[in-house]
Amino acid sequence: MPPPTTAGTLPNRALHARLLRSGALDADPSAAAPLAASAANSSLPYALSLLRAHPSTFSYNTAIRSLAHGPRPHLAVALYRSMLLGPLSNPNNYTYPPLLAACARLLPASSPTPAAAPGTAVHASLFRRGLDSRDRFIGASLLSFYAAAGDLPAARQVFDASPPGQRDLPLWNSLLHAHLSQGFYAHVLRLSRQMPAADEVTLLALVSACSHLGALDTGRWAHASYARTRRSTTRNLGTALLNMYMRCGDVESAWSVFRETLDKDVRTWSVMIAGLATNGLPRDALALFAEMKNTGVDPDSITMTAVLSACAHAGMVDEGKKFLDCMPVEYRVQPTIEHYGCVVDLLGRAGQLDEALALIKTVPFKADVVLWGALLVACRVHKNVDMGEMAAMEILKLDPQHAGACVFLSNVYADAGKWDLVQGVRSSMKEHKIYKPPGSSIVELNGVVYEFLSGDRSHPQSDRIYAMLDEICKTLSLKGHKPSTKEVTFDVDEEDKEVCISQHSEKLALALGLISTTRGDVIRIVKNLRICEDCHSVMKIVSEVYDRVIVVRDRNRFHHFKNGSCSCLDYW
DNA sequence: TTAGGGTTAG
Repeated sequence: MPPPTTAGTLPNRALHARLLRSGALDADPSAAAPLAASAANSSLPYALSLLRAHPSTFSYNTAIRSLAHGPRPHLAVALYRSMLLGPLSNPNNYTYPPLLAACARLLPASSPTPAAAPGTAVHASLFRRGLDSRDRFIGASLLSFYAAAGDLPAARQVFDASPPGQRDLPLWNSLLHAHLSQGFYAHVLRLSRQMPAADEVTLLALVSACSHLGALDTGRWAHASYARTRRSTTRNLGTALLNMYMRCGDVESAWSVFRETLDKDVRTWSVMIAGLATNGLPRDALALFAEMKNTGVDPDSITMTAVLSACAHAGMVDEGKKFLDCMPVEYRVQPTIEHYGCVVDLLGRAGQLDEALALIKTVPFKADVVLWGALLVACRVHKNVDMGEMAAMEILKLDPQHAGACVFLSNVYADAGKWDLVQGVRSSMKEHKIYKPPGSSIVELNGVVYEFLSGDRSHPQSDRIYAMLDEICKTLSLKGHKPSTKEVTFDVDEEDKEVCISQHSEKLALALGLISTTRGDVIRIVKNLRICEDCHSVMKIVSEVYDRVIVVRDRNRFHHFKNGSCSCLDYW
């Protein structure tokens, strides 16, 4: 019998004694399983001695499972090792799914591959036993583990190695999620088309991929196909759908999903509030926040970020500051550095740069790149060169690779004609291999996604697109628009600079959009970088002259161009 | 014999 234990909470000794007295443990050692499982997390030495006295594969598996979902998952791996030592407890196909889940939980949240060692060792171990492709549960667990480790090729390999008969819906969904979590959104769309069936989990991944891509038509199609088969929208799918509509700039559809989603939780509300704030409807966002409080849902940290961002977008400086001050008491949400970032943005937009700087200096955290970055944007918009230079320097101290700060400095120096300093920034960027990713824009027309780079001529209708651009230019000059080439010096890449500003990717996307739509239509463009000043003013004029609503999602926010003005109120 | 895999939104 196992020695008495001294550590941890007390195991169920009464049960243990009963099992021993009745001889149940001798007749069937797996009778120890419930006891081993419950003891594993409270007193592992006790569980271990119990398992050693009455070894069975079943009991070990049960205890490993219990540890895998407990507070110290690494102990599941330890128990597995001791399981391998006993002759009467050989692992079987039930051993590995919980064990691999434990390995996935051991991975640090942020860093990918390196910490994958225990999981790959487990993979090797089950490979040696010939168990790796026999069982669909093991396959799915392995795939999920590699996905969690950020090793997409390995995840893919597990899928490819699994016999087609084992590729059931959960395995496919694991594969989708693996691509989603690594940012391969177009692959998610492609894979989902190859799937023999789809369920809610599939649609969640698909809709989420559409949000990232801004692929509204595909997202709508997914929504419609779901609506055909189900009665009501579940909370999770509803939240994912309205996030998708918001991130595609379709506020109306987001509202209708929001209304029909029953049983809304804090995430549902937060997504809606944040979406309204970033889509140029900050006052609606704040009104919705008030409604949320009335329904008794408590805001969390994310909700407060959305609320503060709404204040910033609405220029409601005093309200924003008040929310920041009262949130720990009134909403029991402790302000984080993100919240301070929103308020720096709020002050910066309002032109209160000194106060924004003062706030950065008093935040109870070490100021980060985001905080200084918010100030940098404000300095750029309000043309405060000295403070902007200081902010850029602070950013480069924290992140010497920060392209935005380099570009800002180079631009400031170029404006001032300090070419030696410009050269200095440029060569330092070259030395550190800092580059601005090439600008690209996506426009989705009739369900087909087109991508443009700057100066792109790869589109089959390229001639018509450039003819349209010419026409736009003529219209603009009639309207008195002068191209703002100021930001050309922002371009880091020499080649980029030579590409005329009139061929920026978002302008090409716009031209194709104009050719393919008629008056009153909506043109939706997704840009990977921040929209440049010239493109921004061109979009405004085009929205009026050609009578289109143009929705541009850039790196940070939405621009809804309509009747000659933009929802961002020219601050971005 | 008993038990095991996928889940999304800010």
